[in-house]
Amino acid sequence: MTRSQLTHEDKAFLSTYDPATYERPAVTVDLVILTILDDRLVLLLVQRNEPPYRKKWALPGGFVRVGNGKSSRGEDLLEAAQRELSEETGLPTDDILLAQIGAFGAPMRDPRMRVVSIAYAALVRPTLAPFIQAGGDAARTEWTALNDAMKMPLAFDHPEIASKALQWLRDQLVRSSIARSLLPPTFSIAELRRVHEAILDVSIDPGNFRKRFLRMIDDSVIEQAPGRRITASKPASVYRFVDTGRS
Amino acid sequence: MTRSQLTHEDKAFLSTYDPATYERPAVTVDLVILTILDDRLVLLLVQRNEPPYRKKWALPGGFVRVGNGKSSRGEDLLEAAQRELSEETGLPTDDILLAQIGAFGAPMRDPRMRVVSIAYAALVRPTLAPFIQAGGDAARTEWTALNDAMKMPLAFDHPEIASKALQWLRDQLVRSSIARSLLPPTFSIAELRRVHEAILDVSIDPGNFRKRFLRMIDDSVIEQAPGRRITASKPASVYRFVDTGRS
DNA sequence: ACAAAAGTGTTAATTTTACACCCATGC
DNA sequence: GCATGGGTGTAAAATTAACACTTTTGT
Repeated sequence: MTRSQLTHEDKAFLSTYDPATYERPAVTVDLVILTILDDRLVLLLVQRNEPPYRKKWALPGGFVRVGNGKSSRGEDLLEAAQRELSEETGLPTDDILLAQIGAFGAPMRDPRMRVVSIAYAALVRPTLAPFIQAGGDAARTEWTALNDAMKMPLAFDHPEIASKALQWLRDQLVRSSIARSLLPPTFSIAELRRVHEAILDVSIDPGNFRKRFLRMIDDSVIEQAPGRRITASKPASVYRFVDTGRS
Repeated sequence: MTRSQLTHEDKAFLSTYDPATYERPAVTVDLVILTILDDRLVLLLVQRNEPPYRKKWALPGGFVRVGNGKSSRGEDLLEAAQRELSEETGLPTDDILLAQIGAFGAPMRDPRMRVVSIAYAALVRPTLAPFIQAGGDAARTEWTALNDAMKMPLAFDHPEIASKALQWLRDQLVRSSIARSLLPPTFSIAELRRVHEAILDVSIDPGNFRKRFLRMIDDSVIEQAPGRRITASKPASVYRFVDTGRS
């Protein structure tokens, strides 16, 4: 909805409009940054330096910049998530999938004040994960297996957010080629299978998975790529997702 | 996260903490209130009385109550959605499914000020729909076919929100028994089929749908109910969703 | 030679899809 | 009677699932 679509009446109204000073919540973005390490689905936790929940592990996140609300309006929610992602990890955000997974606004979720947080999942290729460096005000950052993280006493309502992210990821896995964002540009059948196994936390018959995979090739979702992947035994062919124009 | 889980350090910190006066966005909830009328999926639109977008059709919605942010913290996001739902429709909210479908916070989505809106879908049984009465500050309210609505010049970014709601509903339909919320307590096979047809906007073979339906009976998702449904021709048996304890 | 992981094949069970047809009711 | 929509059956095709087997490599 751009300003140019407003009517004359709207513009006249706005020139005299003074936004009422309602009480407003703070708005933040929280990130569930995920990748696959050692065939396990892991997320990035930061250890808090400041109260509340000092020394507790938490999801990275921060305030959405809003400008002064009139002449400058600040950033979109996705932009805020991208900024936080790059602040916390030092990684370029253009190769990392960010998807909104929900809004969390329980009145007492932050003891300091009323905060509504928009949660995003970030899927990082494992090849990028080693380059992550602690940033911002975090004392330490650490990759933690999602299974373990959900049993930890994370700060705020972050266990709930992490759980929602896992739900979201599992849903996406069946319905789309989301695994693409958790793999190098080319990958073997077994590598894709292990991503599925890590996300769904099940083991999958290699033979049967292969058949599903070959069907994806029939459907032109995936195509063979040049080269082979060296493994502990027989080398495997590598494949890539067919580029559909969209980033 | 309740207050009792805070450490002593946290409590000491909080007693001296003065929430910084960051600029904050207004936070609202917007509702995509859906039901099935004449075998069509329809949503409730209200005609705006005030600028901006005066006379334009819009989704019902309103501000989340936040209290003063300290001693009183106001309502949860879902509570805000429930309150708006009952204000706008006059219906009791306890029989209406409300699910969060996303947060929308583009900087210029509201020309008056920076607003972040949490969108909820509300599924209303068609038996309740006739009792809806215009409430609040809306000039008129009207059920509109979702197909048509998405071609209308709705106010703000409401087309985007409506589209997200449809996506959400279609996803849920395959994965859960969400159709329950759009049907009377008991229903015929054909009635459930027509709900599916309306939501997916396809026609479904009655014989094949029946077989899927019977499988749901095998799985104890659905059971036969007493009575029959009078139709234009042969009367149909009626069924109900098995009560699984959860509302 | 052997272990390990890639890759292939077989079979039964289940599910999907298209379509033909019978049955009970209101008009 | 006959149109309408409920209800039933059949058969091909596609998918899933369990599992045995062969091939190619590194050590």
